[in-house]
Amino acid sequence: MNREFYARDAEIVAKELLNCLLVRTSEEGTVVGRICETEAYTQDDCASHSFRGCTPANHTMFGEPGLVYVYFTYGMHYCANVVTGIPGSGEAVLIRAVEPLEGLELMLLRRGLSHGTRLAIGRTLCGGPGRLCQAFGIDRNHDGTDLVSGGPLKIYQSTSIVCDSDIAKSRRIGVSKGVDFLRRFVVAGDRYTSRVEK
DNA sequence: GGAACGATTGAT
DNA sequence: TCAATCGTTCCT
Repeated sequence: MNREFYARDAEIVAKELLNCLLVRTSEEGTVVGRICETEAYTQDDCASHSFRGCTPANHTMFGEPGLVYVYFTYGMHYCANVVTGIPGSGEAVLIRAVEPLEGLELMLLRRGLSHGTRLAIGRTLCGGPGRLCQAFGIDRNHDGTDLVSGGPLKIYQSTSIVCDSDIAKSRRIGVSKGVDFLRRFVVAGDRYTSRVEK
């Protein structure tokens, strides 16, 4: 995916990221997942980290489109975003869930789940932004890394683009402000989303 | 310097 | 439904 793909409105990118492949390489191995749930955040949105301007913690969000913005929350979880829009616009797409495709052993190991746990291959492995980051070994060291110019994280175009009628929109999860915006996008009926859409 | 608060998760 | 857990932000 080139930089022009990311240099568009967060809502557009959030929808087009559905069914794209998220790939994480490391010395431990490679893990791949199919993105099935995203959320859009813009600077004029009171629920967005960028709403109150650029700070040391969120400055990646104001950088080049195609950068990875990783934040730490609730004292124990990381969440990964893709920066979108023109540089400085302060918008991003939160990647909330993927279908685990490759490197399941490594994901289970990183998540602290036993190998035999068949149940873990459902939404509990990568369904949710914190779980996804843990399974993919993503932390604050990845904040500011570039998806476009090479690095441990990459996103590849899906073979099957999700048509608009197959995208379900809903309220975003876990936000206390901007609750009425329909800026959460999931592949309709997908089994691997963080929860069933309302 | 201190307090309040999370774009969450897992256990009860 | 609720505790865990700590960096960031904002107020004094």
